[in-house]
Amino acid sequence: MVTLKHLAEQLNVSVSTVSKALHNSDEISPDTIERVKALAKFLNYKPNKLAVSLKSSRTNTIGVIIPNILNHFFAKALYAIEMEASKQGYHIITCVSNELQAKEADSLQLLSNGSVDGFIMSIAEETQVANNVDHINAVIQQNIPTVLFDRVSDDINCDKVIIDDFGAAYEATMHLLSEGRKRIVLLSDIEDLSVGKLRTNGYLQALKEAKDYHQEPVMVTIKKSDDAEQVIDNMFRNNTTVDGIISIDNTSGVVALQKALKLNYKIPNDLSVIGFSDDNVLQFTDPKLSTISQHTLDIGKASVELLLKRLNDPNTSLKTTKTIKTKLVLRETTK
Amino acid sequence: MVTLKHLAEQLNVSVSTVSKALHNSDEISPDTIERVKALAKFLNYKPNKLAVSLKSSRTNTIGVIIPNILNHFFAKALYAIEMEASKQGYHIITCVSNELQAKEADSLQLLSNGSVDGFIMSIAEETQVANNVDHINAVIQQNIPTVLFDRVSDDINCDKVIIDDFGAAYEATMHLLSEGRKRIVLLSDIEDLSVGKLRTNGYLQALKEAKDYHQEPVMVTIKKSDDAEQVIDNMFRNNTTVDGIISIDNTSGVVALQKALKLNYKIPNDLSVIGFSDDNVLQFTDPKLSTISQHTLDIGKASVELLLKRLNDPNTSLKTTKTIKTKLVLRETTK
DNA sequence: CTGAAAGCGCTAACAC
DNA sequence: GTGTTAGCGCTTTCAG
Repeated sequence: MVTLKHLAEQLNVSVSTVSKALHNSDEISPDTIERVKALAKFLNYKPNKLAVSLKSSRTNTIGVIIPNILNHFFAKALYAIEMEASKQGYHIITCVSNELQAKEADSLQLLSNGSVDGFIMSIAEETQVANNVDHINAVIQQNIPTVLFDRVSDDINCDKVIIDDFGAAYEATMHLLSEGRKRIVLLSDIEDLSVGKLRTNGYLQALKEAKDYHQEPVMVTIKKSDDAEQVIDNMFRNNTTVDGIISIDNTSGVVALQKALKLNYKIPNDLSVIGFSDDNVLQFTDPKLSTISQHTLDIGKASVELLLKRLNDPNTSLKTTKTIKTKLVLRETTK
Repeated sequence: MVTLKHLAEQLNVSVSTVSKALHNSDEISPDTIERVKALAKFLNYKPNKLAVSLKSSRTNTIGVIIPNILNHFFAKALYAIEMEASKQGYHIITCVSNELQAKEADSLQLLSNGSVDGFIMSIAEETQVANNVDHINAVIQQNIPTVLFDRVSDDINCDKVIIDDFGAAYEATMHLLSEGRKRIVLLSDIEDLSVGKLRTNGYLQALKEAKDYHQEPVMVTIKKSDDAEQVIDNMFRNNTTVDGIISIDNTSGVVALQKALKLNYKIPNDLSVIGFSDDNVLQFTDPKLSTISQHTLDIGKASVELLLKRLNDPNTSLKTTKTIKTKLVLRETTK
């Protein structure tokens, strides 16, 4: 690795002269600047990031901790975060908590010693279930800027990026009601997550407000240990008159749609389906699934923006929560 | 941030004593060790990674550069890499090249200045098409250990992890032939990638060897700009007698399956389909797609192992190429 | 216009 | 058993 010292020796000048020259300091003669730069280029000199960071206490690196990268939502958010960060001259260090609190705490711990300037994270399921967020508050108390997205907690005081989960599910349910649906089932494999609860409440509220809807709400939950397809099969068996399905997670809407087709439901005549899936699954469904679009790219982008704002201006103590608008996209599985 | 200096001052000892104590040096009295550790724990002392790395020239960080994180194969590989790296005490810095050579070169450039101990990467499409791998060879010449996985190049001399692409496609095609299929179409959206070419050759070779197969091979390629569903629709229209499909990419097999069902093909009686998809799509298909399993987790794990081996023993100049076995998993779309 | 020196936080050879 | 010193590569004040 070629260092300032090497350049200095070759050119018979001091290290500090080289450093200044490379930064176009006007203390240095144009001639010297030129010579230094030429040699630097020739030897492919690159400043040692570690040394620069150590000196400046700025790493230009963001720690990103996500629960599960195989979940397309998080993969897409990560994609957006990486894009925006890279555009702003930042790198990202990625850790996957695998929904485990211990892994999450570990990663936080390991990176909060000068490795990153700040964190962008979404809370692990285990952490949300136990609602034990001390490890997250610990880094915030160390004044390491942190942005939470999607899965957040009221017990953490920091910048946040969320969607209007309640409203999105409410709107989708309202749409099904407006189609005249009489038996609307909610499907969820994220029952114990904050976003799952909010979406469920949106569904419940919509049903409650509907004057001419007299059924009890039906919420079918899929546990980690369950076979989703089996659960959904059972749902159809137990709810023979179902005419509307709202899935509040990534995948169950698609599975339900496939099962319904297999069971010869005419869609959307007999049955409407709305999912929370990303549009990447659309190529796998026919008819095309109607979905609530979460604008995942915007979520990632906004997270980076919020973090960088905080990094550049750490004093503003007021934390902001940014809500990204969702959009109900009606395709072929709704009337 | 609490440093060795802080601890030293509090305890009225020198910085080096503190450092040694924390490393259990037997130069230090048990008593002092205890006092130091107690205070360190109390103040939540964490060694500054940057300083340690600068000193030791070891970052314990791996740079991972993948073409596209929204591609499930790469997401899964990244997952495996993160898992294994983290198990071995390494962090990963992730960069996404977005299939662009410039972005790939940038990332390599930016991280090859002490930020990472080595690279694990899969080559961007643009890079493979142009077959311009100078930027990759540049880091290898700087003696930064690098492991290539999946998309590799003969023009790069480094450790590699691949699957037997040729053999996998060959085996799958052979299976279709053994079912007595007479018109086998190959579907691909990765025509210009090394792996795409190898898989295509496997298909061609199998057909060539089949004595009682007299059709010309039919290879349908889906370009970036194409609408995959449209192309596949056309394929069915133009090949009315198709009775076998092998998809050599992630998704086109699933799309073809859905289209075939829509067109009332009886599967697997009229038509067999084999895909290269990961099993995450299985929940979206019914009947379940038969696939070539790439053992993506093993690929990621092996990449990390190879890299760490090289890091711990940089002198062994012989580069190894590890081939991960694939497996043809017959499910419901084959006889 | 250029250089010497200090220091970011840490480690380790070498004193005492 | 403990402390001093030098140095990893860089930036930056301060002297010259």
